[in-house]
Amino acid sequence: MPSARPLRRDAQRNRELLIDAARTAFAERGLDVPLEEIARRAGVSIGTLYNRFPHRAALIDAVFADRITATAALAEHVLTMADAWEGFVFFLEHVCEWQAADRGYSDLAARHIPEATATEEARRHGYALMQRIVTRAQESGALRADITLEDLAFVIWGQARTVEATHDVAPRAWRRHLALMLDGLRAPAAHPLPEPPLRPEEAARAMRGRCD
Amino acid sequence: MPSARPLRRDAQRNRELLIDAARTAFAERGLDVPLEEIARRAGVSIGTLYNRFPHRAALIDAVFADRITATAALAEHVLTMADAWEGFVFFLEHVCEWQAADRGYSDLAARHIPEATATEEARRHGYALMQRIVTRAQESGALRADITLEDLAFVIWGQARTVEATHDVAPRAWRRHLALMLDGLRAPAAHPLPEPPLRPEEAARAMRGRCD
DNA sequence: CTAGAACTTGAGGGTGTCCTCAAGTTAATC
DNA sequence: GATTAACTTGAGGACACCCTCAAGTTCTAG
Repeated sequence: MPSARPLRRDAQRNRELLIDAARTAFAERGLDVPLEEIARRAGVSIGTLYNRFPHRAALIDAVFADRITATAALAEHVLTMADAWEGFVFFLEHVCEWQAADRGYSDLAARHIPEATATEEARRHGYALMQRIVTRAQESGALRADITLEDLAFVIWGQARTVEATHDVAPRAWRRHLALMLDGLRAPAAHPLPEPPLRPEEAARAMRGRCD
Repeated sequence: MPSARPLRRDAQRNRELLIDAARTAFAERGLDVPLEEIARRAGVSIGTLYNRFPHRAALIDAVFADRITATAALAEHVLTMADAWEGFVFFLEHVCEWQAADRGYSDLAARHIPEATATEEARRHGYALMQRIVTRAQESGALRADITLEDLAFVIWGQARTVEATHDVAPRAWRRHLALMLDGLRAPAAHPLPEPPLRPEEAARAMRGRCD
């Protein structure tokens, strides 16, 4: 839906400068980077930032909506791969790689931003596809049968922490942690789990808790 | 080492009130809780807090040094258990339980606080014991041979994130994540790991990065 | 009981971030 | 080129947290 009035040329230009600046700032310093730093990097005043994006979530939406859509596209691609387990691993590896390359993306994995509507919409779509990746890998017999989509949230949260901690010191270290985790997710490794899985709305509330 | 002069009675009392207040405040809100909140909970002024504890790390030290010593004691106990793998699991479960019960303890797992000298000293001792727990479990054949003490840091960092996220929503959910992780740590589950382990000083730097 | 050292207090200065708005500037239109 | 709506600007108020210090209070030793 193109907005009622198009932006004036200079405003449009500033909007793009801001999105570029926000992209790199979020990537380097996470979603909590000061908005004034984004304005400075874009070479505009803080007032202009607020003119274009009334709140942080609007900026996050502008930067990340397509990133999350790309994650969904990755998921779609994975569903076409011949080996379901390989697809499952391929998907997790790529998501973690993106986490490692972009601290903002990594933050998004652990937080809902309710006002970032396009991002959240894309996320919802991505979850549906991830559910299919999980189910397919389970049906193939390679992924343990007792885990759920919500359990993947654990994996991704934990992975995000490892990525953050080791990013500057050993940028590829997360691969080792992921490999350990994957060994625990293989069907032959499965021992009975001590707790029932999170219900979907519990997982949602867990993310909403850290919402902003 | 008793200090040169003992504190005046009222000062001693305030010191204890502050430690008690800090203990619960750290537990509920983590190590970054505002110092003014601790003073308020203790019923003393912010000035008094600074008189007793010149910086946050001194307060952390007063609250957590014995907590970390208790962790080391747990480790010692585990080394006397008959089954090395059971001991390894027992240790991790208890550490995670403490993480779940105390957000400050959980923060400490991911951060060095160089000025908190007693805490850091106790930590160092704890690490040495953990190394023995790992080695013993590996020698028993139950724990995969290719992991190191530093890899446990991944496990504990990731676990901390899960504990935080699910604490209010499903306080026992972390047990499920830990169980998945443990299944990846059993020797029969092992597939070759893609990266070399962190060197100890890399792990130390990873923690120093998030230091304060 | 008194003197003085030890202690407490909270107002206030410093910093960093958020967000607003009145005044000035610029692009689009005729 | 003039008009006006759209836009930019940055100073500044609000807030939260840090930490200090001069003035007032309380403990303790003699």
